[in-house]
Amino acid sequence: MRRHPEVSAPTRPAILAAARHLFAQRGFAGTSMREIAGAAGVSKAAIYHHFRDKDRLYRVLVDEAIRTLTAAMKRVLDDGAARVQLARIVLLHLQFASDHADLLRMLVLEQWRGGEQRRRLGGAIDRHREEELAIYQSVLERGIARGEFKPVDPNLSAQALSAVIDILSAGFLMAAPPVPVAEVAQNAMDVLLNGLAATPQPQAEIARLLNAKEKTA
Amino acid sequence: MRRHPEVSAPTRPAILAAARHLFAQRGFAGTSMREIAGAAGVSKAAIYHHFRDKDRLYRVLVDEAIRTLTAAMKRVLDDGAARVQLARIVLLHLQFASDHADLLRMLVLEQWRGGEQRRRLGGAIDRHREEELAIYQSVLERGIARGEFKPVDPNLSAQALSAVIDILSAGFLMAAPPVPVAEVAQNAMDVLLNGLAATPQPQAEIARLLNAKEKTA
DNA sequence: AAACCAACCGACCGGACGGTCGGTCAGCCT
DNA sequence: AGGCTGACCGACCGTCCGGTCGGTTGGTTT
Repeated sequence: MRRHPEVSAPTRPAILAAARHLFAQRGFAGTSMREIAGAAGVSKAAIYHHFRDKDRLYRVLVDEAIRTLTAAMKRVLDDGAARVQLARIVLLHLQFASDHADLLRMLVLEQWRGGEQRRRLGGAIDRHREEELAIYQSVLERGIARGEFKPVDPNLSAQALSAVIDILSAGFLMAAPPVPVAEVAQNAMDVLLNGLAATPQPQAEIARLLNAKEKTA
Repeated sequence: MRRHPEVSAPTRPAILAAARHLFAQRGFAGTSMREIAGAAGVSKAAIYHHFRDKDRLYRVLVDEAIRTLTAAMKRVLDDGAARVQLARIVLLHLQFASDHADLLRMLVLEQWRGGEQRRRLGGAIDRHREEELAIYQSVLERGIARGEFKPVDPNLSAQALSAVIDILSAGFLMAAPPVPVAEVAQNAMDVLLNGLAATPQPQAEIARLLNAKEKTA
């Protein structure tokens, strides 16, 4: 047993929780091992007893985030309508964001790091990203094949989709006045499925809009 | 004059350029003043001659990014159709992303920092964010008022909109195989305006989709 | 009871950090 | 000619970083 048998805080989980929060808040480089140790209520050496080094600790957390999220996502895919899959993905992400805000924030922060360091610790992120995009793409393709969705470009739309969901999820769910999940989901699905336009805009019209004035530089 | 009158690299701009790139690549905490000095080809003291401290240097760059972007955005608003405004905003952001990738990356990275440090250096970010959202919202409201857009929630949709545009812009425009701006813009506008669904999905149906299975935790 | 071990701590290390300081030197002003 | 100033450098400062090391302690094994 432990010297002080505090049932409430076994060391390893305490370290992970503190690190998760601090990494999410200040980023990898901005968080020191001392701070983590302090927040976890243990000595710095205790961290090194449980984790080889800072990179390893970080990677464990990133892996945790990835596993948790992808596991939930894969549970969504074996169903009929693509619209249902889409709705579930949106909901899942929003729920995930409010339940595991720190994990998601770490994931997004990590995505935005320079490629050089992104590869150094855990190229797992890139694999996860590809996996996620593949899922979106497959849902889109499925929807198109089943005639539920229009024949948009599945690749490009998957990226846009992941963008909406990522930021919808993490970005402003942790904003000062928290927005109710259901409301956000409803709105997002409405725009996603039905679009903004009151009347359908043909491709030619869209092209015309974009070419109207190109002098943006 | 300078001791070595190198016309090609006046010191201050060289410092700014180096810092811009490194901050965008490695983040604020992950970038050292020595690295910046090295990349700019000057001594560290030269940086402190031009900028009070690290925070100040960073803030100058963030302000530059904000000014550049918002100035361009405001040039877009005085026109008729909301669809045109929307198209221009999308295009503008995509162009901005490919022209000033580092600036945009800094902006996004900064947005994701913990509130504590976000306020410490340049609460300007939050003001910028609000400004940007206000612009989106006003475009949406205008479109709704003119009957171009359906009566979606302007507030929620503005946030989703900014998400798409942010990540569309920065996220994968700097990805390994660069996607052509025109193609991305066309796709994004199509989904935005017309939505994914092959046939219109009434609100009740969307609500049904979302409530179909809520066991996502 | 002796040996062992996981779990942890306090003290410490070399190096890198942000920042400062004294000095140098070219070009202007008088 | 001589003083002044903006621009810059090399050396340096105290601090904090990631990481190591030599204990100590309580529980388990033999």
